[in-house]
Amino acid sequence: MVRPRGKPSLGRQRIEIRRIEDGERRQVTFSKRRTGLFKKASELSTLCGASVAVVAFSKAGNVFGFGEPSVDAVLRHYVPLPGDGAGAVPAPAHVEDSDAPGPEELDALRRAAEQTKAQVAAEQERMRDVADKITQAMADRQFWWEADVEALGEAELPEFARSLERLRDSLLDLTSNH
Amino acid sequence: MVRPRGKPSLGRQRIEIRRIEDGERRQVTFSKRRTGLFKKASELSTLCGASVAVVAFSKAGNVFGFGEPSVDAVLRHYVPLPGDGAGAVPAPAHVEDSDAPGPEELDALRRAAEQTKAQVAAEQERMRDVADKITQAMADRQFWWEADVEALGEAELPEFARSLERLRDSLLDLTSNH
DNA sequence: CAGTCTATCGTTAGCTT
DNA sequence: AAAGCTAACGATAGACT
Repeated sequence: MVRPRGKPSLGRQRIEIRRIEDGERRQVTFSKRRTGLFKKASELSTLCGASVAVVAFSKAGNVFGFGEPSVDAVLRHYVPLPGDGAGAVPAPAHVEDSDAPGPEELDALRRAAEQTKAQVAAEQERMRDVADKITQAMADRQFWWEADVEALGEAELPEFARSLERLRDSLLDLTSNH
Repeated sequence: MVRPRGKPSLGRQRIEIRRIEDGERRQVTFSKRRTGLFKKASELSTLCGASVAVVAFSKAGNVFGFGEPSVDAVLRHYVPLPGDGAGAVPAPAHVEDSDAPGPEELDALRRAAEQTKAQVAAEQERMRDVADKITQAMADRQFWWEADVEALGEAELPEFARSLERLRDSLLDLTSNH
């Protein structure tokens, strides 16, 4: 398709940092920049091994959050936990325990389970995308799920294999649908 | 001031998004990127009229926060029940409250779905990037999960491994709960 | 250790599909 | 409306102060 010599895209234009009045453009910008902000947070976490949490409320009332290892985990170290019987407690801000299950951490994990369930659905969809590419790449090969799973290592295999079965089902469902 | 001919500054160099081992560089990067992250959050807030909060814990144990209108204000809105300290997904169980019937609580629950969706979407983008490399690495391998480490790249592999771990854990949690 | 400088890399505004 | 495109803009790695 030939691009008529009129507008080869002006590229990014400078904008002033003040409220965008146009509701549509504001929504698009919110979406794009929110993604960028989360990415930056992720990179900061990865590069520096830091715990980072970002929470954003759009004017529409939607809430978006990103956290490493999770929003909850990070906020628990920040929030003084008011109303916990005692008065306001200065934030302890201990940081290095990401895997030390405390009493409150345990509670957080329980609620995290609920969140995880919701995540599974999306996660499977994501894997479907990967599976699609895999299928294409292995068009003339043995199906990967029929492989000798013991080659993986016997220790963590059983659980992992079950996960793979799930993926297989997803894949089969996908391939039989077109 | 004369600049000796040797090094007119190489300018910004590309770096991989993986933990910076050099402690000194890591600290400098944390400082710089934290500033940048806060600026991005500020711009998002101004441009889109959104409430944004960012909290970052450095490995050194220092806490940094940015919030519009303030970190506490945003977090108070994010955390439905201050006493309970409930996070993104409030426990379905009944919680006694002294003054509020809790339309916010219900609101938070509804928003939780959107939040999770956004978080997964962020990971999905990274996943897609990794998926391409995996597909290629798989080309002459029997099993995709045994993809050659060298071919994958040291940066992509841990990312992929973590994705798989999350998936596995998610699936295990799901299957053991029904 | 925070601020400056510069070349370069990454992000994104405005369009299009 | 979500995704892709392009070019300009903004962020920042590395070196220095």
